[in-house]
Formats: sequence, structure tokens, C-alpha cells
Amino acid sequence: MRKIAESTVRRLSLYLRFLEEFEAEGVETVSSEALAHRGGTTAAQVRKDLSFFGSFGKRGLGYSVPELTQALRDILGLGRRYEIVVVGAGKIGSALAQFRGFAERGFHVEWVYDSDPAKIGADWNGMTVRDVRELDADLASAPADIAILVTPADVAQPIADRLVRAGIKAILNFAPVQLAVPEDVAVKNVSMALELETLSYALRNR
Amino acid sequence: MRKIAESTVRRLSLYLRFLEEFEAEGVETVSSEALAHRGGTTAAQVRKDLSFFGSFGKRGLGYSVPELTQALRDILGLGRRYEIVVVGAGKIGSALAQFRGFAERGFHVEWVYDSDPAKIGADWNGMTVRDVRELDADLASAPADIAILVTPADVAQPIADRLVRAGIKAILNFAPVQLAVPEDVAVKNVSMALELETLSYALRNR
DNA sequence: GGATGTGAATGTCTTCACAGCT
DNA sequence: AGCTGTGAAGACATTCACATCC
Repeated sequence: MRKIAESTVRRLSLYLRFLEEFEAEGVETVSSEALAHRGGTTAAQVRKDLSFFGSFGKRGLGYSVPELTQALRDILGLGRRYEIVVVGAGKIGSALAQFRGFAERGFHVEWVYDSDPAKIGADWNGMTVRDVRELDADLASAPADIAILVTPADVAQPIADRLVRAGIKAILNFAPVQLAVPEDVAVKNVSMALELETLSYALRNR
Repeated sequence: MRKIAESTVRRLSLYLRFLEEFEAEGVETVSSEALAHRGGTTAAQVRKDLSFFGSFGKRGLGYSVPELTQALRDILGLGRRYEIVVVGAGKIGSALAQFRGFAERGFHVEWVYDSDPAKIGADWNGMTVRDVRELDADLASAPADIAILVTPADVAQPIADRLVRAGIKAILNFAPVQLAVPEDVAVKNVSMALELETLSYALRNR
């Protein structure tokens, strides 16, 4: 399949959220125009984004909400359950591990790790914080799909190496480090400070 | 000034982080090549990004680390202190309000708001959670620069309206809603679920 | 009639390649 | 000689506009 732009994938993800809202409202059919309006983009953009993956609408009518919802779930790979490990049990790791929005979308946090003896053994909503030394053995017996890395900068790379060796193919990285990983491993960097800096830039002349 | 692409601004923010690392390591001069290598981009990209704002290097030599650091801080508007309000004292709001990485970069969380009586009055590292009903009055007497919105979806828009009326010009929005705001207000949406979905998409055929 | 799906046109971003300065 | 700064070329993304089908 042709390579798809990241911006397109992000929009598909957004469309899916809107479709779920429409579904909850009992709407059965939407036009590209309606989807675009809710998402702050254009109707042509919506149709183009979808066209990379097939044709899901009916001319003259629009898109069936349940059908397009299902199609987008398939495209995004959301038809299954994902096992997540969180490495780093600080404030952000803790918040993410317990975030309800994940489970709703099939992302299940099974394990949380830390190296701090004060945190190991702590119970969070039925999840137990484990010693990071167990990480490799745990992953060997129960593989995970995605790792969320929320460690200090200096240990992020060595942990990433261990995750990769354990077969993890996707990492959501909160550590302020550019991780080096094999090219078949997907890394998504998230930085709150960087987001604030884009806002600070936007504020320059106001 | 010409309009600058968001992707450029994000990279400048990254370069700044790397420059601070170089500075800590005692490096005095860097080439575009060195910066690019650490940031996973190309030397030409680094030079082009900088060229929108001026010329900061010396041909044949590279860039002075302290000078370029300062230039980037100025460009990004980081030469000042920013006052932040956090609305929503859930797990994520709490983690963000106490995140040390913010203060290091001049972003100071002064106030945290919630509507839950069980949370109001709680003390977090010297920060007190206040009743969200006080929000408007507080902002009238002590304006803030940036708001971080971490509320449930259904109250996000009304809160955003109040923030806008109080003069806030930048919002970091964690609520899964497309906010409607006047065009002189900058909004940056952050969605952990969406980030995971781009990873899930990347995992499709692996 | 009405809304999709899609080539073609336009616009934006990235990469190239080299002149110009140190 | 070495590395920047930058037009020009190329790649990529968005928008337009219309033929196509329900």
C-alpha cells in the first residue's frame, strides 16, 4: 500500500471520534461536509483522506455512519486489543496508566514499572507497580504491543534498547531524548514543554 | 513577518533543547550537520529553518552555541515568564501542574481549578486547588498568559469561552473537543489516545 | 439533484547544490 | 578548505472543479 502521510492518519483518527459522536446522537448518514465542519477542515480534504483507502460513501447521499466508523477502525488497526506497558511511575506515568480514555479504545495498560523502591509494589486501581528489573522477563512471558516511556532522560535510551530487544514495535516517548531504534520500530515523541513553546511562539506579537 | 510553518517552530524548539545539552557539555560551536544529526533531520533543513529569522552562523565555522541558544529563545518568545492556569484537577491536570519541566522553561503554573468540592482546597506542592467559580474573578485581578484545559468534554467549550472573555490568548487543550475560539486565540490540541492511534496504525502490518 | 471520488492545479515544505564568506 | 545562507528544483499536501453515480 502507498505510503500515507502522518497528517492524514491523524485526521482519520479525528474523523473516527466525530463519527462515534454522530453515532451516539443517532445520526445515520453524514456528508464529507458535515465531518469537515466538525473537524475544522474541508470537505475535499475528508474525501481525499478517505480515498487513499477505498470508497466508503454513496454519491448523492454521503457516508453511512456505522459503516464508515467500522472502516476507519479497520484502517487504523483498532479492531483488536493492545497490551501496553508503562515504564516510569512518576506523576505523568501514573496519570497515563490510569487514564480511562485508553481502555475505551482498546489500549490496555497491563504493567507499570519503576526503579524506585518506594513506588514498587504500590497498587493503582488494581495495577501493581513492578520493579523495572522484571521488565525483560515479564515481556518474555507476556509480550506487549506498545510501550509508553515516561522515564528521566538519562535512562530512556537503555530502557528503549531493552524494550526493542523484547520485541516491542511501538514506543510513545515522553522522555526528552531522540531515541535511536531500528527502523521497524515506530516511535512517537510527546513533549508538553514543546507544545507550550509553540504557544509561546504564537503569543509573540499579541 | 512571513508566516512560519508549525513544523519549523517545533524543530526550532528541538534545536534549542539540543543546544542546551551542548552548552552543558561545554561545546562552544556546532555545525548545522551536528544539530541535524542529534535531531534526526538534515543539515539543509536546520539552515533553512534558521534562515527564516536571520543569519546566526559563521561560514566555515558553524554556530556559536550560546549565541544561537539566545537567538532561539528570543525567536520562540522564551525571554519572559509565562503565567499558566490549569483548569481541571484530575490525574492529568495534577501531573501537569506539578511537572518540573515547565518551570525550567519559564512556564509557571500559578492556579489550578476544579469544580469538585472534594478537590477544592487541596494543596499540591504549595499550589492550592481553587473553585472554578473563582476563575473569572481571579483572572480579572491577575491575568494569565496560557490556559491548560484538562476538563471533561462537555464543559470544555463553556470554560474556553470564559477563558477567552478573561483575555487568555493561548490554550493547550486536552479535552477531546474541537474548541471554537476567536482567531486571535491560539489553541493547541493534545490527545494521548490519538497518539496511540497513530502507533496502532503504524503497527498494522508488523 | 446531490454528494462522492479523483485527476489536475495550486500551494507548501523539503532537499539540492553552489555561490559567498571566514 | 569548510560551512553557512539561499535561490531553484523537487517532493509532498491541499484545494479545485467536475465527471460520475446513486
